[in-house]
Amino acid sequence: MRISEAAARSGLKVDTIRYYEAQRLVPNVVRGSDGHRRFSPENVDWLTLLYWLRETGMPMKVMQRFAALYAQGVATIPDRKSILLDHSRLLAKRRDDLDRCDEILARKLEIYEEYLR
Amino acid sequence: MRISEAAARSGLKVDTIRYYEAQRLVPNVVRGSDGHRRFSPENVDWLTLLYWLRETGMPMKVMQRFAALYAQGVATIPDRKSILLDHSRLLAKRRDDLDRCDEILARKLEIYEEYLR
DNA sequence: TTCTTGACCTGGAGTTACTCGAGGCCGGTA
DNA sequence: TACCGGCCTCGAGTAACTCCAGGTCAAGAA
Repeated sequence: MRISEAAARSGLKVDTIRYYEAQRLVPNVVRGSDGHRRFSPENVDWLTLLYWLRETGMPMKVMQRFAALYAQGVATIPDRKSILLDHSRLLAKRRDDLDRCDEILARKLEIYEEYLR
Repeated sequence: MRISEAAARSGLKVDTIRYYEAQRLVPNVVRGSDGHRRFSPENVDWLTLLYWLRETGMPMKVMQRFAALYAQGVATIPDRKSILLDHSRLLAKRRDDLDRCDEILARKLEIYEEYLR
């Protein structure tokens, strides 16, 4: 499929996909005879994963390492696993941050209510 | 107190505090006779709030508007309240994103396990 | 057939929110 | 008196996009 459809399916923007490819985050993107990119379903799954990793705060450098491992095949699965486990710990930390911020907002809003009475 | 202590208490870095002040995000910062910034406890509370808002994804522009309202006193509390309520909805969205990403990681890790068997 | 439209291409500039480095002042200590 | 650490400003650098200019090409309208 074409880049616009890959964007619609993965959640990434067209520009971001091109940027990611330039950063070597997306292996195996082929071109049609017109020079346009063609994305396989596997490409799109990969882009979708990148979308969620980035959306939840994985830095580019880590994604680059992750992509390089992915490009090397199944032998790198243990390394990839440890990257994802690390990220999963980051998610837990983010959730704590959200909770902490929620508390602070709740306190702040309550103080506002007092002023509004 | 001095900027380093304000940084330690708020969670922001020294550089970030200076940057925020330059962006008019921090009203009423006074200077001592040495030209150095002095932060009141109220300043630090404000910085702490900024820290959490930013950490959880509030854009600078919104923080600027929020700070401008804060500088104008209690009459702006309804507007400030609505900014915080909006942000609280953003937090909910982020939490959903984390959950979604968690699911995706879990699936991915399970597939890895199959390869490792 | 010619013209327009729309999706795609590349390369490069612009944006956001910091982050760091250079160079300088000042009060306290060895 | 010489050095040190903490503060200052200004300006450049960074991460991760995001947008724009200028160009190609295929398909449909006039």
